[in-house]
Amino acid sequence: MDRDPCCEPLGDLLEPRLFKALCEPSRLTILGALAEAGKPLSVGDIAEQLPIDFSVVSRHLAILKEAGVVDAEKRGKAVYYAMRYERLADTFRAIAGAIEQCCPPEAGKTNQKEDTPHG
Amino acid sequence: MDRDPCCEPLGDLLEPRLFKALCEPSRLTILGALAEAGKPLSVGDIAEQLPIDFSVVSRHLAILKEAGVVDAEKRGKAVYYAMRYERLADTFRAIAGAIEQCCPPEAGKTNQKEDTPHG
DNA sequence: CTTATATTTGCATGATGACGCAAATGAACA
DNA sequence: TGTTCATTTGCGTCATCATGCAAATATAAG
Repeated sequence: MDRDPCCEPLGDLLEPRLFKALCEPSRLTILGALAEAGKPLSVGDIAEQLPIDFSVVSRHLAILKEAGVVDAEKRGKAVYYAMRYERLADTFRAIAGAIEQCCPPEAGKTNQKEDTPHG
Repeated sequence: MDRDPCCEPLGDLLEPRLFKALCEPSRLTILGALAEAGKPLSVGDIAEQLPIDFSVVSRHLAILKEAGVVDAEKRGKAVYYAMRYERLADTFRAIAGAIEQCCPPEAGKTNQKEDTPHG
């Protein structure tokens, strides 16, 4: 008795890795720099406008890359990281859809036979 | 020269608190239980189907509540927590929109005068 | 008012993670 | 090949956090 299996897609979409990548202020700052630039930036480019060591920036970017938030491309000596706009937008929109699919606030009434227990 | 200020809304939407709340596997499990139930659950309801202490569940729910992910309502001795479907869906959709607004992959070409540095 | 039930909070502990520095790796260039 | 520049990785440290247990708080019932 688990109601309709309408919440399954939500469980698949709610991956800790993505949120873990985005829960760190420094990483969000890095992402902001990437977004504001509007073009790929190297580790050094980003590090020189932040108060943290470039080794740390490198690690943060690796985490963002693992989470599918940014893309890495090596050109010459430098590695250029770029924000994956489309993928990110798609992911968040999919999560939004899955949440609504799981239990729409309006039509949700139909599912709640017992509603909430009354004290 | 920071390009158009099209990334500002994204910066406001990317709050660490929301992602921090969702980056913990235990919290996602709790959220999953809430979503699957389709109705408010008490701390005890959730704790009895998880391998963690109810004090921990209580703490997790407090974090989720602070992040605006769930709602709390006290009824009798118990506190019932409910998922905020609409708010969550709206938030994620807004983030998706802000990302596209910030730099659409297609129309984005127009913004990139220098494009990417060529090694 | 005392008891029973449900949740929250204080506290200690072990694990995870961010950070800086230094060393190692990789790539262009003389 | 050796040098230089950019990034990554090893390591130690400090902070944050998840967890369980026990005590405190809150509410319903006798």
